[in-house]
Amino acid sequence: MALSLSGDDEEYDSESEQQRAANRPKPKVGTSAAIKLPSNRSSSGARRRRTRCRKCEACVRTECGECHFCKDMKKFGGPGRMKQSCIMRQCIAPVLPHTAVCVVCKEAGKEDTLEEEEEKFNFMLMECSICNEIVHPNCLKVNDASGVVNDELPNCWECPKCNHAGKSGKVSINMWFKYASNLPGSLLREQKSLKEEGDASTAVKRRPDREETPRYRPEETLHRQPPLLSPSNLPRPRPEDKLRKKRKLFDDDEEEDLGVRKKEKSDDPYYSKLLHHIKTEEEDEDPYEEEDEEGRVPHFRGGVERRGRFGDPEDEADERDSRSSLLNPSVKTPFGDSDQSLCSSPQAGPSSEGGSETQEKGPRRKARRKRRLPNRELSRELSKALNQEIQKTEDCLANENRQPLKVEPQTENEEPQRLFRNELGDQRPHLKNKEMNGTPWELRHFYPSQITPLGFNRSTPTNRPVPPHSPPKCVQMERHVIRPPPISPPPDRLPLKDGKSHVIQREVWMKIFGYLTHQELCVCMRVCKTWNRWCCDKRLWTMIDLNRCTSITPLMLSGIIRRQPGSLDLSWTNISKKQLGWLINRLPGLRVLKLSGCSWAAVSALCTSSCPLLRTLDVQWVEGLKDAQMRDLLSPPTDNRPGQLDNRCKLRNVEDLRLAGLDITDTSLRLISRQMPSLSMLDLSYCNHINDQSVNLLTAAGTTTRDSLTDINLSVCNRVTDHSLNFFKRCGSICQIDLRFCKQVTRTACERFIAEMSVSVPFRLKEDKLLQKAS
DNA sequence: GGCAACGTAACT
DNA sequence: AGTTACGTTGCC
Repeated sequence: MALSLSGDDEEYDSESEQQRAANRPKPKVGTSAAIKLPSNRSSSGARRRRTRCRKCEACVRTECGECHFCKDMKKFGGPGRMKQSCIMRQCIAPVLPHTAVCVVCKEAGKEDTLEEEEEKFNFMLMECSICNEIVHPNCLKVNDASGVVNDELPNCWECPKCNHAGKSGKVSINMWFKYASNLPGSLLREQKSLKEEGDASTAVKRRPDREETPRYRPEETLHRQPPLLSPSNLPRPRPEDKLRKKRKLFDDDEEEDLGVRKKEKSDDPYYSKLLHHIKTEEEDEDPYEEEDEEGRVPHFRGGVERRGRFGDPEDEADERDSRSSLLNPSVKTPFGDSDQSLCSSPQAGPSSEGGSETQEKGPRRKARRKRRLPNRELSRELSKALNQEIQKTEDCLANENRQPLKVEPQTENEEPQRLFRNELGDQRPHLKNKEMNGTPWELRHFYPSQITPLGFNRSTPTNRPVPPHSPPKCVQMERHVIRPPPISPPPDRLPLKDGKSHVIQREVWMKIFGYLTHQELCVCMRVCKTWNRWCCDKRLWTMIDLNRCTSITPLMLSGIIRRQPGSLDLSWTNISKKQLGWLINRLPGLRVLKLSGCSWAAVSALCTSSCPLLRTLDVQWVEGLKDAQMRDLLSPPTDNRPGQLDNRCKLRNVEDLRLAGLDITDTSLRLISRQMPSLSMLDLSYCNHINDQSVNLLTAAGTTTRDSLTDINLSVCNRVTDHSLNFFKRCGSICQIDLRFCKQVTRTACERFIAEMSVSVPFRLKEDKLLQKAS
């Protein structure tokens, strides 16, 4: 029952030339040619089509009915031409078809008949990702069967022949991108980016100023800090080297990355000591695990190895975690770990029914596992995330305005991005020489200390990272699924080597973890599967800060989704519209979103999404965000599907809006005053078009802002004069008025305001022209 | 490089 | 026989 190997591949070529219809792809060269290659072809065979595992969360889901591919389906009223599966149903672990047989013995996989793990491996079908041959490892007559098992894809390896021949598996790797690597958070990309980031340790050295901030940092406190910028906070240009690190996110050249990674893997004596006796859940030690083929020690975990279905899932995550932390200490999120989905999902299965975990241990002895494609990690994480996330998202979106997965292609919004794409060293030449909001670019970036009123919940303007050439493949992402979390809850106690459980309960650990920084958490995530899961608890990640993270990768996105933060800081990143839209739709509980310094092209994703719970929106210094864009932001969701009748302002629940540095005028303020009834804190600093009339609008009778505003920042608004203070007297709830560095506001006027208000509300001058309610 | 389209493998 | 959807193609 061999795969239908019609053997007509040769015919195809000739035939295809003749039969090709105009504007149509060659009829048969593609898959069929590939698939129909005789299976006895000794090498360079065609890769076999894989099929659904039917077990993974994606496979068992129903079609979303909303994605691009669903809409194409006849059942959803489409033409049915695309013939693609629902993007929410992209199989996590596609398996070899049942018809697949060993190229040598012509028999199917026989692992089910065996007990012994190693034997299972020897008798299961393995498809070489390079030559595409499918064999039973046992049927190979190679003594040193040093095939390299691909942990991410069931029944996939680099066969000993290819491995010995030193062939590159890249082509094959790319081929199954579709299965795993395109998933948000793909390690392939991450590695790439890491590579491009350069050596992590170097990066750390390069950026000593990026101190990690303590976790559980009360975000609100932070952004409410007084507007004093320490010298270290002064905006500064990024180091040239960083600027060069625009990533090509999706290159597949990961080998070197691995090399880098391996070098980076530090043997942290502290942690290994601390953890040396902690047993991982699933497995025993594997001496082979300790070294990769180059004899390098994979990472510090030493004996603390575990393996999931396709091997040790955590470690790569961890590596990534540590890496991302190392690379960007300010990033308190590992994101690396994030994707545990591919194979770790309890059900997501390696192909041949039962191959799963067993597949691992056996193979490993014979075929050393080399972490060529750590996507498995991603997948596993995704798997975890999916259940919760999708469910939540869907539940939430069901009640709100649900967006189709596919974000509409950018149109006019693309333009700004393109502008960024033309340079290496200087990311935004157009900005350099251009004024933004009337403030010279230089001024925005190099504030003389005397006139640096910034602060007060303001992200320091800095060079905006260059968006990736083409925004990271969110479209591709759409084809992939954030996989659901495993069904089994995390264990309550840590399993130890001796079979017992650690005395400390999970919740106690959680409290301890609560004292760790995100960076430290990432280290902990390397310890074992249990810790990995525990450390991903969203309570530990209520705020994820990617501020100034040069490149937002799919891996990060999946990591974010997995953690479901309430607060997300993407300021001064190169996040794209698609990425942001994708994120927002999957973070239904998001309360704080910081996008300062991002491009409008990206921020415009908010126009098509609904963030019902969003309380804080920071869009300061968003280039291109003017009145027209504000209108788009504040108008009802552009979701015209049936049932989407909510025509309320998308940001209606926002209480804290940060618009510093924008070229907005009264037009926007009028909208704000009407559409944002909950607005309490408004940052309009550095808005040079704001004037007394603007304040008048905000505080006019009949507006909601009049009563809701408690805190307004008008610092460095040079058109605001003393007169504005009179308007503020109408505000019933006002507690703080920041008029610092407003040239036309006098201290005398402030004192007069205090005097006049003293009857009802005592105010004081906290600083020059910074009025604060006294009590 | 992204995407629509399609042949046909794989499955029901 | 009918349906689903993988993997490839060529156009843009």
